Amino acid sequence: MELKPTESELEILQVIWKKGQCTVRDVHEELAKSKDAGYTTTLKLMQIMADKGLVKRDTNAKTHLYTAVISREQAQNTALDKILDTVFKGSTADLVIQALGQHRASSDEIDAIKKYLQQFEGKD
Amino acid sequence: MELKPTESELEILQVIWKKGQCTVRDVHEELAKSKDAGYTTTLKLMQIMADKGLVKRDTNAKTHLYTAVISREQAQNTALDKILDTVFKGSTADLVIQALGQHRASSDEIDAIKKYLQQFEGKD
DNA sequence: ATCTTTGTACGAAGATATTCGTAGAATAAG
DNA sequence: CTTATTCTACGAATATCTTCGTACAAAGAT
Repeated sequence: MELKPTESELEILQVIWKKGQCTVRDVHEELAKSKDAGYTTTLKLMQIMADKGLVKRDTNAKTHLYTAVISREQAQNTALDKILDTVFKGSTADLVIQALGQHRASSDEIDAIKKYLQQFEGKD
Repeated sequence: MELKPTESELEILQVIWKKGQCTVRDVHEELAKSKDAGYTTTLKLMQIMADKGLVKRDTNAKTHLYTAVISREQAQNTALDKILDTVFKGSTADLVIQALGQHRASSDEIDAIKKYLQQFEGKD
């Protein structure tokens, strides 16, 4: 089972993750804010995603309802695996440091990360 | 200037980043270890990359020499930006924590990260 | 000098992703 | 009932990425 969403599929998943169960129109109108694509384009993509198993579709009513099958976390891990492999030589530390260095995390974020790291205290 | 390498282009860049200046044959033989594609496929891709400005090509000798124009760091940041935007809702902290949680860093890596974080001490 | 190897150039096929038009069913409005 | 709106289905045109075959020039080997 291949679970790697394409670029456009990811845009759609973002909307579904954010809003939960969605109709095609829900997704399309959200996308329309930043992009302009035809309604049937979104429809087609969502149908393809249903075929691929990226989303589940409830076809009971006339207007179908879509929900995400793969979670944001899964997509995050897939994405991380990919870039670890392709640009970070597999080094999680490099990735983390690059992420922190380049994308200035807020103090709160830094704190959260420090806190998280404490669970590794005394393991070395 | 669009600097987002495709999947295959990244495989090639990985070799060039690792080895430095490369001929098509250098790259091809490295790729051949894990993959099997024809020599001319690699050639064509590298020619395209030269057109796009991803690599620079020295055509003085019969056998051309290629060097990376975009650095691994640039590619890392491009990749991070992209996944931050598409799956991490822009949250660097989420990304870091997910990366650490899922991809078990070694003690050395954890130490490196802690050390890195110390530079933010006293900023809050 | 001829044959073989090694290289680049390039067109085009194949694969995959994206976009949209049109058709027709179901519902809502007049 | 008739017309307009809203929806799904689906084929097909585009676009982009990947792969490879063929042509031909340069260099090396016999």
